[in-house]
Amino acid sequence: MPGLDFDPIERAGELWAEHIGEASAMRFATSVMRVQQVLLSQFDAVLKPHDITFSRYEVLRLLSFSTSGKLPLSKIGERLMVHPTSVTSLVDRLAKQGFVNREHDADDRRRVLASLTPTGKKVLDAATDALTELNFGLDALTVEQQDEAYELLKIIRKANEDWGTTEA
Amino acid sequence: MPGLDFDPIERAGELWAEHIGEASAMRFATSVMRVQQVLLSQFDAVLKPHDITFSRYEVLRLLSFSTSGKLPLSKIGERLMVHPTSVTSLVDRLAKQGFVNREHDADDRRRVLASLTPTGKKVLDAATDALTELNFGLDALTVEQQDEAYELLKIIRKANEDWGTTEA
DNA sequence: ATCCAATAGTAGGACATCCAAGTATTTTTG
DNA sequence: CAAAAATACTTGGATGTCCTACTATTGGAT
Repeated sequence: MPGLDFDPIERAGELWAEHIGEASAMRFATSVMRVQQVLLSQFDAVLKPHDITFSRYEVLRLLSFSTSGKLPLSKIGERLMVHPTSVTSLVDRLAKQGFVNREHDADDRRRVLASLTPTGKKVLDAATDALTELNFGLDALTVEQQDEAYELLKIIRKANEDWGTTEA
Repeated sequence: MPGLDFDPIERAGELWAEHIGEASAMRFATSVMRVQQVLLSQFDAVLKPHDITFSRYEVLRLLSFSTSGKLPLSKIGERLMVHPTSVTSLVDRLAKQGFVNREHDADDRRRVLASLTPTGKKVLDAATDALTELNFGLDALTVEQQDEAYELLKIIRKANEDWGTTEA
């Protein structure tokens, strides 16, 4: 039987420690990857009845939070930390679904502004309810633990520029 | 100017708190997504000269940790928490690159066993050195913070079955 | 004023991921 | 023992992501 007789994640940490001495970084990085997989999988499953993925949900959510109701695609990509081509793809799909409108910015005709349609707003609200009911799959953690983990992750995000872009 | 005048991530948390009361879960989930994006982006950049992605690196690493040196594809998918079709795709690419061998299991001809080639082992070691030098992009966190975050994330993974599969 | 650089978005291609469906093999069951 | 169920993997299709151009528009520099 070629089955594994150990936990490879823990074991990997040990091997790293023996050979390199960077067990904690490796363990942590691997954990982030796995938790992201778990969460994203849950989110997409919950959102599937609403015909959106978590990526597209994030676009809708971002639009709903903007004061003017409209955002240029570049801002969306900046906020969600995704490539400009990904934003084009996401907004295209959302537009085809009738969840967002696309219009050229009169002040800068290079720009394309996306905004929620009434239908998109309804989908967003329903999707948000679904995610809230799921509690984002985080019942295993207390609110205090969630906040604690959030603060730790925030340090990494800060160290990687995912933060101070509020000026633009 | 359609620019944002607030931090949408923090602001999102506030709105959630006002309307729903689940700010911590939403904030945490969003943070996990962003940190994963940041880390994965760094990893792939560092691994690019070695002609592998982080996904393929994880396959190589897993194989190197197995006692027999061989793992059926199903075990790989189970450990890395990816779909069987993803494993097929990854191992196919690694095989084309000459980094892994594929062979049918004599005991159970449904199974396909993957194992590292000498070349694959070299690539794995070089890639590991590169990731170690990067310190997994986690210089912003102390070792204690990394361990602390790891323990919190572990709770989520445990609650989602990414753990007790050691029996198989 | 006019060329040139920077910016915004899009098109095409590669990779990874999932799902649904299909094949092959093994195990279970009646 | 034969049919049904379970398991292991692959194929084809859809999404999302990134990268490398490429177009259009704007802003700066001489």
